Amino acid sequence: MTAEQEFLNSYDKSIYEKPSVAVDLLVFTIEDDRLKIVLVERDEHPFKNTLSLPGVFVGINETLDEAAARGIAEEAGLRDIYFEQLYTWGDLDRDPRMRIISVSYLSLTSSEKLDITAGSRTASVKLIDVDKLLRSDIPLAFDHRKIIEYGRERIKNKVQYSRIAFEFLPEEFTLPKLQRVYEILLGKPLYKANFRRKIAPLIEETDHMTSGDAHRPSKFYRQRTDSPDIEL
Amino acid sequence: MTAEQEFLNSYDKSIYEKPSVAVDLLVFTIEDDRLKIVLVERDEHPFKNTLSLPGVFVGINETLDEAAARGIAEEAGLRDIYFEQLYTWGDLDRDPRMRIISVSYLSLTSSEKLDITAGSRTASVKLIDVDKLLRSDIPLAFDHRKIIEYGRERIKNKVQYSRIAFEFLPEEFTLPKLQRVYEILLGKPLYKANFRRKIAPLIEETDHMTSGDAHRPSKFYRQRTDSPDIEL
DNA sequence: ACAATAGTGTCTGTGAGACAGTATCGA
DNA sequence: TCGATACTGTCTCACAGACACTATTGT
Repeated sequence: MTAEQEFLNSYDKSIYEKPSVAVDLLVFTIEDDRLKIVLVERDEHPFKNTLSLPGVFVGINETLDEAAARGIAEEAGLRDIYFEQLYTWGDLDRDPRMRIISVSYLSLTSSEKLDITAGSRTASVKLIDVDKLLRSDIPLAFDHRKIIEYGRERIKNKVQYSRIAFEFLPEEFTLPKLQRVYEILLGKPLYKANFRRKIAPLIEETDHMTSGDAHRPSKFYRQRTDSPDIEL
Repeated sequence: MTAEQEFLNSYDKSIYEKPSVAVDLLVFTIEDDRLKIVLVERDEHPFKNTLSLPGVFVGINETLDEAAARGIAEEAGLRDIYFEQLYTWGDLDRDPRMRIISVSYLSLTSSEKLDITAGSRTASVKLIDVDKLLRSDIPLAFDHRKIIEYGRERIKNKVQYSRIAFEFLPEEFTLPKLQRVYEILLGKPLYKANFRRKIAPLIEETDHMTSGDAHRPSKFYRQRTDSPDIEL
């Protein structure tokens, strides 16, 4: 078999029997001191009335990142939020209807930006407490439980050497708020003094503070844009 | 539009315009104290006579991991070696012929196992010094330079918190050999005493040593299978 | 004896962890 | 003054980095 023939052969095979490609979206936020994820309740079979990750098929003239951004906009009404590719799932029986390869994306946003009612499928979109969901045995569509577990782990790991925690907060925030975010993502309490030491090089003061609370006010900070070297 | 119609619509669209899905393989090994990668010289257009990553299309009845394992076996003649998914590349113009989404896999092996002449495409398969390649401006096919850079970074990171370094050695090895592997992967020298301290909990002695060298012999070790907790 | 590499002992500084203490608001 | 939360000072211990030293082979 010549190389040319070999190529045409494999090319043809791929034309006639291609899997479908979709992106599944893990949109995380923090609300009421809990890490939550955007899920939709399916209104069709298979897995009718079961919770599932929002997802879209990847268009033939659309990159994966573009498909992810589109999906986030359509399902959660969000633009310009942080996202990164998570993992690609390719088991044969993921979807009983047909072969679908799913590229999952991890996306993080502050609860201020997230407006669930802004998406197109308002009614079926829910914000679910992730850690509670994963401890429970509530059924999830397809292999989405495994995917969510994987995403949850990625967050827990990445918090420790990157700045993803900041994505859960608005531009300006107090240190107690930031510490709460870290504690929620890591799932354990942190010491105030130590936390502030480690985080100090990553942030800078603003000129205003909280007010109105029945206790000492708290300075607002923002992320430093310069010299982003040291990490938590 | 009803939910049913909406599903059929997106389903049909995905049927008629699906991208192809391939896996690209980054098979790394260490030879002559250098980190090397398996590349093939393309014998067809596009990028004829240019170095590229070995890859295969994903069969419709094949998982991604299976496709990766098959590709590694076909191109490098290897079975049962370490591999993990790296990243999925989905730009529109990756391949000028058609839309191909590529799931890249990182694979590591000892040079003893790697026998380039065992693959099916013997003639065109080459072992290339990665760091030298990336410093050079030797052209690579498609977006493979970017993919190799990404893989190289993954190795550099993962060496520090996992045991992937061991994959480059046979089951039994001396500590000087292991230290060389770490130094090559990290791209910097390490202190003997410190290295041994850190690595100690991960390994166990065997009952034999090197011999025949004109210097003090060196104990053989193997990886500990129990209590794999502490990392480098 | 010497070259060459394997392997060990130990000092020092940095930084995480732990905890106690002080500061500043509203009521 | 008190409750509540923000913020700071400092001790300790583990450990990474650095370097000097000893050990064991073949020639």
